[in-house]
Amino acid sequence: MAVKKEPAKKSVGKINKNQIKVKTAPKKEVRKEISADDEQAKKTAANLNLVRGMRDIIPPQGEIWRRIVRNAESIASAYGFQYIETPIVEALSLFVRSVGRGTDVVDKEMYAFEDRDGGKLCLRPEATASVARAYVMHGLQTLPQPVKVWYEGPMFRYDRPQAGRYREFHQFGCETLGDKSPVVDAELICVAYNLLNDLGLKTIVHINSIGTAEDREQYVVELSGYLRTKRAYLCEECKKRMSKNTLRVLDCKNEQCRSVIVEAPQIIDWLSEESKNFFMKVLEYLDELAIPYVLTSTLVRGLDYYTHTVFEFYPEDAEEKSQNALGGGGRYDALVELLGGQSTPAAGFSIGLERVLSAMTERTDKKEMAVAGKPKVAIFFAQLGEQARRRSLFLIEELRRDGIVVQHNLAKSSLKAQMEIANRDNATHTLILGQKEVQDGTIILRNMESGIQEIIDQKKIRQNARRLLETQ
RNA sequence: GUGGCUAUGGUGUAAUGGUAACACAGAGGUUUGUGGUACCUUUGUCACGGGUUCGAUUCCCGUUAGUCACCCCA
Repeated sequence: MAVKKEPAKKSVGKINKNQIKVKTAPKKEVRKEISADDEQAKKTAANLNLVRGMRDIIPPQGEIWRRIVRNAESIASAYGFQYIETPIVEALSLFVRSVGRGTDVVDKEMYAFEDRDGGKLCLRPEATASVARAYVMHGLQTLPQPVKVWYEGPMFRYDRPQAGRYREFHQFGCETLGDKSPVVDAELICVAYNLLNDLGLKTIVHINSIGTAEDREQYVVELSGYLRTKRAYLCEECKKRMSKNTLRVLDCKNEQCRSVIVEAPQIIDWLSEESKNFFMKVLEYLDELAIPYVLTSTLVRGLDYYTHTVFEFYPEDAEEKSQNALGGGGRYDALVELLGGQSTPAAGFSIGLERVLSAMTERTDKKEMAVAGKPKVAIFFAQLGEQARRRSLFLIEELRRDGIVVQHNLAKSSLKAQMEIANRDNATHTLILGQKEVQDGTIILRNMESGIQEIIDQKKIRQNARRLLETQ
């Protein structure tokens, strides 16, 4: 023992000396700066603020957050989707080309900025365009088709924040590229539906078809013809939209506009036979999968690249808040070609993690959340006295190496304080190592529910621990 | 981007033109061998800046942030 102690002490001494040297070295001037900084710090500390529209995800919600992502990940890979990661920063032009000028996402919500050499960049507002870009750039059309990928990460839109809408938000999404079958659409909806369902969110799918570009051209002519006759009844916004992005008039929530829209020609009636058949197939498959959906003829979505199937996910209840679309997606058969690749059919969806999280927490009370967020502790390790503390380090490491997780707080010295923690964290058992046990080579195992304690040999901790974990 | 509302400790809430009360949570303790009870101590320049006032957390203005509706979407 004595031999062990000495070198340890020496090295500690050395470190201290060095630290002192570093600390005393700065003299008057630096000190002034520091104290000025202190005053500044005092002022700014009160002012600590997140950048607008950004937010922290902290425990216990962080645990739920991770669970959402893990859940999504495991479902996606069960369906054969593989992970893809693309940069958060992209060329501005990528989204202008794909998402489209005239869409709100591009026109007013871009988190755009200039590089040092004046290159026009932006933080990605969504991931589909990036995935399509990666597909083209890396020649993924040479892989066995379809290419199925999933992604997860932050997206940015410079919009005015409110509940459920942040400037930095996170999406989980899946994309299937290189397959034009309507089964693909159904499968994607199914994946999203399942992963929401698994999190306890009863979801309903709003679905529509906007056909091909040609279908739409015809329909838009028809629609604007109709709208022109009702122009007087439309709101100002819609009048603007008529020329800019006619389809979006269908989305308007204004009551007057609604009454006009109800009478408007429906896009479904203007689809080609082929497009209609495609859509019917998708719906048949959804029926087969027993996924509840509502045909929503006014659903058009705000990104230009969509063709054929478009859909959004809503919680089954709660109509009141408007920021409650949990996710959405659709088919985008023309996007890859638009970005310079071969003509490649594709479809995808994305889920808003913040929306999912808030939908989940709305449905669980705080106590449940706290429990859900707490680390699951089966065994707590308590120690008493310096010798026991030292021995604990060794024993805990040994357990951990064996895959047995024990919670502890070796910084505490009173047994009482440690028992309180064990209790607070819902430990079912506590291992107690005191002076006496160190000497005897034993340890106390306490059942926290019954209060029954047994003294066991330190060598048998692992066996006992494993037995406990198995019976959990 | 447009309009409305709000801003008190970690959280949820009080009161007041003379510097703040309560509950819960956190930390420490009630003589370092035992938890779920009890008690004590402790945790705030009342978002920031300016104005009115002898005096402002309280009234007014601005900023910032949040929130609701719109816009749009995740």
